[in-house]
Amino acid sequence: MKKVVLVDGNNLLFRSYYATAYSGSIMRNSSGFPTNALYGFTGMINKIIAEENPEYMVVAFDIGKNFRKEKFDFYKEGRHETPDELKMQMPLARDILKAMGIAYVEMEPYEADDIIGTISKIAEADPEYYTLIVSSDKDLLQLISFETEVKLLKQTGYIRYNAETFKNDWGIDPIKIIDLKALMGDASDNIPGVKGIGEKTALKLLQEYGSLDNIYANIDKIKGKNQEKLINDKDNAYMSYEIATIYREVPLNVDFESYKYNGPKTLELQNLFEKLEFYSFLKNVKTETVKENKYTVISDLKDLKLNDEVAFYLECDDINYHLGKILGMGLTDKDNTYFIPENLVKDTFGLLKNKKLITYDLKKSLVLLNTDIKCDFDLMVASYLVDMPASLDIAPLMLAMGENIVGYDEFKKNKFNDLENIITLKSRFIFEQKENFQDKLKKEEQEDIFNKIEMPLIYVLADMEQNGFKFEDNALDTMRAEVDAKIKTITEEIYEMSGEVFNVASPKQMGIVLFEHMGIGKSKKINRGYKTDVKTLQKYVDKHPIINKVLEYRNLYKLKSTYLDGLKDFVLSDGKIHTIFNQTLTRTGRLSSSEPNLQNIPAREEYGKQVRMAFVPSKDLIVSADYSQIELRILAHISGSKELIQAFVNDEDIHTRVAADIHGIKESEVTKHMRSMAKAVIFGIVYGISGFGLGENLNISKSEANKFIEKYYELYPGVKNYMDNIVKSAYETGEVKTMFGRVRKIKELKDANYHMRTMGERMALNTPIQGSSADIMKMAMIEVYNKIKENNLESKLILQVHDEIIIDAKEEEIPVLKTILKDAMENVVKLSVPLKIEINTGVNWFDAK
DNA sequence: CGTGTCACG
DNA sequence: ACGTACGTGACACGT
Repeated sequence: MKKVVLVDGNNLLFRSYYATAYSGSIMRNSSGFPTNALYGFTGMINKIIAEENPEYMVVAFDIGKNFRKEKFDFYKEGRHETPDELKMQMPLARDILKAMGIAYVEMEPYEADDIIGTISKIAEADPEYYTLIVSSDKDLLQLISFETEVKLLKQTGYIRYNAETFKNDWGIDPIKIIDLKALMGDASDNIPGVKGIGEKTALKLLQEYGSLDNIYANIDKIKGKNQEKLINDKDNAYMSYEIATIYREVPLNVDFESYKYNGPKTLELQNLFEKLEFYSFLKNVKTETVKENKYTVISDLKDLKLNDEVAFYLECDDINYHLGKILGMGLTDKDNTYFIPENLVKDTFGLLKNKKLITYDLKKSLVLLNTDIKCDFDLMVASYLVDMPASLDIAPLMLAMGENIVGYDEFKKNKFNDLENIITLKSRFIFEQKENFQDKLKKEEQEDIFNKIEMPLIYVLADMEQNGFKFEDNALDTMRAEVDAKIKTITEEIYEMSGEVFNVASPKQMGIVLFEHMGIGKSKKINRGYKTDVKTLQKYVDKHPIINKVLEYRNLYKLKSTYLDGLKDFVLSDGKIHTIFNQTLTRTGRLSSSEPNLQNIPAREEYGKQVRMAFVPSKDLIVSADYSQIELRILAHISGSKELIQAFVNDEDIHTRVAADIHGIKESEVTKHMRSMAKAVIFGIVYGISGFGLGENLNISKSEANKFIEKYYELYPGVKNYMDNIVKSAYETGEVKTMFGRVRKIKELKDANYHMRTMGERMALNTPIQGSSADIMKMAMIEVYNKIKENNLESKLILQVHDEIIIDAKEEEIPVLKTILKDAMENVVKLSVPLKIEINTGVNWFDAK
């Protein structure tokens, strides 16, 4: 017996679409194309193949006109129009099937049901076949016979019916599904049935009388209301019978040989999954011809013969390369791949001096090798700029390109088993992808950002990371003792005031204690409890003294856990903290810092700020240079707002200026309060403000906040104009760019969900500002780095905090450093407003403010 | 491992 | 009627 699996394709697509679409936000690939239905569809098809192992398989689709609809115009009336976002996916479902090597059939004006009915009928006539139908549509149950089963999909799982199990369950023959539909109708297809008769009654009647005909033949025996209903709707019942009957004579050329399932066309399927970004499926697509990974293990460098262009890949035994050591290296050129054991790595670079080098994560290699090597193509950075995977681990990118490889975490867990093979696969991948990504950079117009900013910046960041920031933990001893003591007393006080002992650090328990046990007001309920963040708690400050204690506890606890206790674990044997700057992570082009994050060391509050006292120079002094109002200056520049530009040109205090304008007074009359209100408005603008948001922030009503915003727009029409235009163009192109051409795709703008779209609009507003600022800072860093080198200074760049550069400085170099910093940072680009920096020096980071 | 909270620009 | 300011990373809790 040969198994034929017939799948209701439309049913699968609709199910998959609506399974996720209800939430409002549907899955898309990075170019914004909706993929949710296809994802579910593909998953189901895979599952069917895995579970059923079919010899023949056909997926049937509805297409074009529908003969039932032609005859009965009410059929499927009132159904929502198929959403465009689902329609768009339908042709792709066919493409996926083609690539999977699965036949599909569609024929106007028939529905998928009819096609399935026709094929199963033909299969039934041949004793060689038996058929399995897959759908969640109960209509298809009428096709069950001794040769045909139905796998009826449920929300989770399925029920598999054959003739016997169906009869046991339903008490009627499968073919009587038609009679059942005739009686009960189908709201979703707008089939009327007999009004007032539902599934229960219909089944009872059929179990008793066997068929629709027989019910009407015995209509006298049926009592009461049901008889009345049946008589009234007899015409409808027979009409419904006709509609519900699957037509099994569709004029198809049924050729089972063409339905044979022989497995996927791997390459096509890979390409398709890449396009759709179905990485999880991609993993399971085995490459057609498993590439032989031929490589030579080098034990003597004399055996190394290399062409001009070489990809290298260094593997390290810790994802944090400051803590790890080199495990070995892969080298690939156009002819060969080599494995270089760890002991030969350094010497190998002697031979690579005049080669054109390519790698993935150059910064890591620079740090690991602790030497300068010239390399002008980092695949990680290239991938980042074209919105492809760019994590510290190369595996996700390889996976995205259809090369299945073990992820770093697992690789490490396996004690780097198969090291030579894995490393060389990586170096070969890098070599093979270089041209591809060069093309992508060109197509996306990211070459300038790549060559002029990101590639040179790698050397700067590697140097900064290696320099590190000297950390004197002892400087925090007093503070630590103080904080520990305070936490202890406050904890006791909280226990006292609440009358119970609980985990003060648990937001869940805190919510229950404050809002249930103590009855301090009603906080907004969230997932698992009450909201207890600062803003919420501050509303209840006057209600009970415990609130201030909780706030103080939180403050100190954070200080203790993250900074006082946390930082010292990152100090290496040289007494320094070496962070990792993530160059390929943020969506705006900023850097981020981790292990530890040195970009969020306390700065705003006087007390917490003292943590910075532990950050000391390894030379003489800390020099800090920060841009003043860089984002607002950029806003002035790109919006072209005359008023804003003028304010900066005149070197006015921008917040005071705005406050004076809003209130129509002189700058000298602006109070502190007015200034801080204006500041909040201005920041709000940069973030894509709402009246509500600003109101919350300033503790004023929404309408008052709206007045502020309107007034601002009135005063600075150029800003308003920019905001409207950037959002409009973002909708048109699906992306925004910084002043220097860095792109960010914003797929949220194509989302069906209003909330997602407004979020996309705010990203569109903010990214050119935040991103341009990041670009400027990066260019300035490169400039400063080069100048320090040119002048043979001993002072070193050690940190960047978005608008601030920190230098570990030699005292006698400070005058020249100041000149370099000012010159580089203020003149790195020419805007229609001046760029301005402030420089401070001190014996530690706290002092340099 | 996701969520809540809070540190920074 | 709904939700409500951009971009990050670390820690603790609790499932």
